[in-house]
Amino acid sequence: MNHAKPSPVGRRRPRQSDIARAAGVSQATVSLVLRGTPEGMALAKSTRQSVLNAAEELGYVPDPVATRLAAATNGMLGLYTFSTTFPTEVAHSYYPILVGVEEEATAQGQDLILFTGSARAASRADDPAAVRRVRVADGCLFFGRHVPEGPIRRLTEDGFPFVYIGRRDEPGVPYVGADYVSASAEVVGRLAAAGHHHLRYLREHDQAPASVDREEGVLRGARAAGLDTSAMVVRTDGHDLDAHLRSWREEGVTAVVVEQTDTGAALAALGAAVERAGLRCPDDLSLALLGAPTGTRGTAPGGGAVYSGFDVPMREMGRDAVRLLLELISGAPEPPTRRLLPCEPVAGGTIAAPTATGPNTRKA
Amino acid sequence: MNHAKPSPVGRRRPRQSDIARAAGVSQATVSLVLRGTPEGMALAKSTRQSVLNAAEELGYVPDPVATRLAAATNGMLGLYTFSTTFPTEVAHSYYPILVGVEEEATAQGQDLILFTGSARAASRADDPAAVRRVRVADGCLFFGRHVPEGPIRRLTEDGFPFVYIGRRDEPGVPYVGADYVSASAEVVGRLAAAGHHHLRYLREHDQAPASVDREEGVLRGARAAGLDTSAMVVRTDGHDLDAHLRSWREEGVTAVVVEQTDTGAALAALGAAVERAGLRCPDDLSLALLGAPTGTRGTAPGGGAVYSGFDVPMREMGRDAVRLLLELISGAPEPPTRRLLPCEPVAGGTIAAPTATGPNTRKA
DNA sequence: TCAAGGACCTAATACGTATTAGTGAAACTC
DNA sequence: GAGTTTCACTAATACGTATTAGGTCCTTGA
Repeated sequence: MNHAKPSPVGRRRPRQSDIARAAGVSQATVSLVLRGTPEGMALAKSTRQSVLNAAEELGYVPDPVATRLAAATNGMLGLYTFSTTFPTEVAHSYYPILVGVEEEATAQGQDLILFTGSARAASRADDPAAVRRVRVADGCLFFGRHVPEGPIRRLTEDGFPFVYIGRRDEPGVPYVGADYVSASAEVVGRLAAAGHHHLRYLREHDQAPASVDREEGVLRGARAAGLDTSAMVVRTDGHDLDAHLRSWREEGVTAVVVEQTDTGAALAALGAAVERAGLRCPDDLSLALLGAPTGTRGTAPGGGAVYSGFDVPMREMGRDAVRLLLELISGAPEPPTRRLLPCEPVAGGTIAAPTATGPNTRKA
Repeated sequence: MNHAKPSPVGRRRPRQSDIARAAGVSQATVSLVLRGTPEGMALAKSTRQSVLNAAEELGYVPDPVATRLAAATNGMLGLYTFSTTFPTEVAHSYYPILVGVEEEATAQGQDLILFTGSARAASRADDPAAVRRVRVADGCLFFGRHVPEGPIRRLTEDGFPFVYIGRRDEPGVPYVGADYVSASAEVVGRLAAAGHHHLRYLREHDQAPASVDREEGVLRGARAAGLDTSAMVVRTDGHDLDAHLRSWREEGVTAVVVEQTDTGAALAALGAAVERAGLRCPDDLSLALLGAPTGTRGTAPGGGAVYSGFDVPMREMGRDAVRLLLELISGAPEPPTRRLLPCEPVAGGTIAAPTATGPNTRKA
């Protein structure tokens, strides 16, 4: 199809060679004028000027694709998610990340490539090509709970600049995450201070860092408050909550802590179960939510109360990730390249002192 | 920097020439096998197989940049706005467009380039390079109230596929817009049917198609209902509304129609003026809003009532625009390439029959 | 046996820019 | 005035893939 265009030269968009002809210099000179000369190389002012004039005259604009192929940069950052859906939906808890990334990219004059199509392809077949695609950009941001290690490792090996949004275990992978550990510990501390000594922590089955960190924080906070942590952590997919709730009540549990997931399913399931059990929150049971994105915090069952817990600064994570990525691209990252942002405690209305009625009074 | 890599061949990502060497064929053959042969060209099964094997072995993945440079497509669609801010903010009324575009792009396996950075650059200096940049993609979507004609015309001349989201006057420009004319006429008809015979239509000063169409619809609806349209249209920047409101009341105006703008400023200004004037809506004054994006409709001053009027199917416009763009890229657009989508009437709670109290009763 | 035709593949080139090695000329050095 | 610098620029090549115009060799048919 290339050769199908005999290119009526007047109608073609101008390239450097056109400028070169018009200014009576070589294409290389045009590139040097337009792109800037390397250290210590001189160009006559007159030459520079006539090239600039010709470029202006012809309405020249560099072709970003060619620019990129010739190993320069193209001012584009990629954004790739391993979730099946891209978080353009407002309801999606990852959405603030997108907002933050976009804000900072705009501020930095970078365009953004949303790898939505290839992400989808990758989810159907486990196609490494999909991830490899991000190389059109100068660098790429990744996020999502679950990450295929292979493609990422490959990018690392190739020296392709990227930043993960969320903490990662793999050594050497730059990331911007949230300090779930401290924040979770603080929440548990708050519960303990309110008088709760028997609590449960509800988490998902998988081993995503976001879950691991929250559990660690919960346990750390519990131990710091002198609580018994032996039966504290409960893994659930949300289907057995009614039974759980019943037994916890009998065991004297007065507070439940839940982790926020990207869909918010765990919390929703718990809320529903609490309502079914006819429990009032926080009167009969205190609840705490570990990490909703700022501003998307839901309200507790039965009342208009906002969930107590902490907020995750997703938007700021997005912004910071863009900054870090640009530093990596420019080759001089300001350390650290693995960053954890503090989370904002939220007082909310779902934590209260345990009441003296019902099984809650039982001590043991 | 290109030549700085003596390429320790093991560590470089494989290209077609590597496969060629491994399979004992030429690079061209590799391309033919991988990309598919043109009509009527044959390849030995054994050759094909060994190329495929080698490709698999080496973990080959085509370089999207080179692919694009070689004049093929790259599965990327651009999204460019002429607004100064990209509508990632939920509050932004254009936001649903972004959602729609993203949805459909994902569904069609296309990646999305948000030209946020270059858009910003363009707003600072009127840089044609910024728009030209969209050519990295196979095609591009544009939107925004105000459009520099030059760059767009240039793209048309170059035969670059693009679709405008919103109606355009320029002949030949493909677009997906909303049928503001019919929808606006319907709203005025509704007001007339409720007994309003003196109304005002508030619009902005500029001549964006979105405003022009609404005005045409308002006038058409008014004439169909036999209303006097002579003083109906009022252009305002929102600063003189208090005075306007007062005189309208004296003239017996019982209803005001406002157009929705991307920021919602006009509506907000009117709402504030109505409150300052101590008027109740719809008791003292009926209000109608022409075209908020679905689901973002605000509530009227003083009460929880939703504005009456119509909704703009922005999300669907986004989706349809992606479809149209893909048709254009494939070269066989299903006509028409200029499309208007119907708007959804919204009953709302800000239209009521004019009351018999106050100046409203005056007939003339 | 020779030409015609087909099957299968390769050489060459294009896409548009970036970069480096090098060239010719002028200016300077001693 | 031969050697050295400096200046100002160009030739050549690389980036990785797509495409087309042939080129070989092998069958066929007459």
